[in-house]
Amino acid sequence: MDRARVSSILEEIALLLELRGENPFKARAFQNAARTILSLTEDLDALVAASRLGELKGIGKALEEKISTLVTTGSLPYYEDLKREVPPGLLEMIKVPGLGPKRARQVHELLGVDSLAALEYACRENRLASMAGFGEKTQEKILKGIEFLRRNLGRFLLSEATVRGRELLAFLERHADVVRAEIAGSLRRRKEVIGDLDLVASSAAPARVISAFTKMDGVEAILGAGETKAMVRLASGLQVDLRVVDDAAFPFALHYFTGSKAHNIAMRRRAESARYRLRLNEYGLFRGEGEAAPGIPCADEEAIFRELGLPYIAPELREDAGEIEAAERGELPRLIERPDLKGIFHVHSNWSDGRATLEEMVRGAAALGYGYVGLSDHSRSAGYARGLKEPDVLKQRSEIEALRSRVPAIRILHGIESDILADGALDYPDELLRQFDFVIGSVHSGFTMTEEEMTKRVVRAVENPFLTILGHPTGRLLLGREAFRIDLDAVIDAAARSGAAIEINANPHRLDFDPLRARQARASGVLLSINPDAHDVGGLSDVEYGVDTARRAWLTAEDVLNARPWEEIAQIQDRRRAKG
DNA sequence: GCCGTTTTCGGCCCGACTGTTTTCAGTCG
Repeated sequence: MDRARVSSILEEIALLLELRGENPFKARAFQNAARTILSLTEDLDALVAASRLGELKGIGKALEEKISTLVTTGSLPYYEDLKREVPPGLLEMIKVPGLGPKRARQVHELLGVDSLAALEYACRENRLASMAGFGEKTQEKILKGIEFLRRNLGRFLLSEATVRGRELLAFLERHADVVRAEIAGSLRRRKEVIGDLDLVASSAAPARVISAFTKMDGVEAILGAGETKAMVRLASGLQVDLRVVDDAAFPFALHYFTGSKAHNIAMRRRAESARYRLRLNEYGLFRGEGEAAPGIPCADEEAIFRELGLPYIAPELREDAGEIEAAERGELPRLIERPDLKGIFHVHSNWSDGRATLEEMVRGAAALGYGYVGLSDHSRSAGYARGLKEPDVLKQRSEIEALRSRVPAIRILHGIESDILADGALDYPDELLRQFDFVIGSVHSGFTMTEEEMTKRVVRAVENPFLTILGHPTGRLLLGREAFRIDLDAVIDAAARSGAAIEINANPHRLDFDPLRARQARASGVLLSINPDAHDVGGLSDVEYGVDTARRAWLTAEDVLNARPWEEIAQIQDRRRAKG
C-alpha cells in the first residue's frame, strides 16, 4: 500500500474518532501521523521492514503497529471496526460548513439522521431547530451549507484565486485607512487548489476597513463581520476572509494567517520551549502570561523567525514538513525563482491544437526573456489534437529553420509531444525521434487501464533513450478529472535509472507532478522540468504556477532541467541516446 | 495516541465569531 493511501486512511480514522466523540487529541495524533507519512521522502516499505517507523515524529508504538499492519497486509482491522461503528453518511455530513463532529453526532443520535439527504430533509421539516443547542439560524446555516456542497463550489484553481487575490489586495492598498496589506492563507503558500482566500491588513481604524471591504463591488453575501474580521462570498462563489490588526501586530497576523496550521503549531511550540519561553499568537511574541505581558517588536516576518533563532522560511515551505528543522540546521534550500529558468519546453502552436502560430509563440517566449524555447506539437496518434503526421514533421522543421533566421534573439528547438502508446512505445520510429532536439512523452488516452498495465506502459516509455521529459505524469485535471492509476514510485525509479526528466506541468488545470512527488523525484536524483504546456501566448506565463509547485517541492535551480543552458541539456541527451 | 530541560502523568495552539445562551459550546481557521 502506498504512502498516499496510508495517509488518507489515517486521516479518515481521525475523523471517525471525532465522530465517536473520543479524546480529540487522540484524533489529532492520527492526523499528525497522516501528515508525517504523506511527506516522507524515504521509502515507506523500507521503513516498515526495518522497524524504523517509530523514529518518525508523532509515531509511537501504537501507530507504528497500525501502520505496519496496513502496509504489510493492505488492511487494518482497527479501521474496519471503526468504519462499521460509524454510519458512512456522517463523514459526508461533517463536510457541511457549520456542522462539525459534535453536532453531526448529536443529530444522528437524537434524530437518526445518517446521510446528507436525511439531514436536508430534517432541516426542511424544522426538526433541527428544536434540538437543545440548535436554533433557527443554525438550521438555516446547515441548509445553506448543504446547498453549497451540492453546487460543488468553494474550490478554485490557484490561477483564478491569484488573479482575484491581487485585485482584492489592490483594493485594500488603495484604502486610506490601510497601512499594510497582504495575501495570506493557502494562496500565499501557493497551493494548487484554494478553498478560500485570506487577506490580512493593518489599520488604526479597522472598523472602517471592514465596512469598506464588505461593501465592495462583487460581494454577494456577508457571511460574518465583526470588529476585526470579516468573511464575504463573492459572486463567483469564492469566500474571502479579511483580518484587520494594529500595524505592530501585522507581521504576526500575516505569519499566523499564512499557516499552515501545522507550521503554526510547530512555531508556537518552538516559542514556548525552554530555550525561548515565549508565547506566539497572531498579535505578537510575548514574554510571560497575561494581557500586560511585554511584547517583542518585530517589523516583519523575518524578524519573527530571527527572534526564534531561524532564518526566513518561505511561505511555500510552511507545512511542518521539516522546514523548521532544516532552517534550524541552516539547510534550507535556495528555492528556485522564475529568473533561474533559462528556457522553456512544451509549447504548442496552431500546427496541432494551439491557437497561435509558431512565430507568435517564439516571439512570446523571447519577450519573456528566455534563452531557448522548445516547440512541441502533438504527435501523429493524437487525432483529437490534430497531431503531426510524418510529412508534417518535416514541413514544420523547415518552417522552424526559416524562423531561426527571422528571430535570432532566442534559440528555437524543434521537439514533439509524443503520445505514449498503449504498449509504452513512442509515436514515431527511432530514426525520426532522433532528429528532434527533444521529445516529451505523455499519456493522452487509455486512462482506464489497470495500475499494473499503466505502470508498465509509462516505465517502458521512460526507459526509452529518446524520451527527454515525461509529460504530465498522472493525467489529473484539477477539480475535473482524477489521476489515472499508476505506481509513481516505479516511474520515479525508472526515471532515476534511465536519466529521463519528469515534467512539472505548469498549466493551472494540471500542476502535475504535485510537490510531494516532485520532492520525492528530486530525492531520487531525477531532474524536473517546469513546462508551460502553452496553447497560446498568454499560456507561456503559466510557468509562474509551475515555479510555485517547484518551490513547494523544495527545488533549487540545480534540480530543474530548464534552469540549465541548452548545451548542457543536449549533452545529457546525447549520452542517453548513445547508450540506447 | 504522543511525548518529556518542571516529565511516565497530564498535558496537547488558541483566538474570533456565531448562536444559543445568561456564561458557554461548537466551529473555524
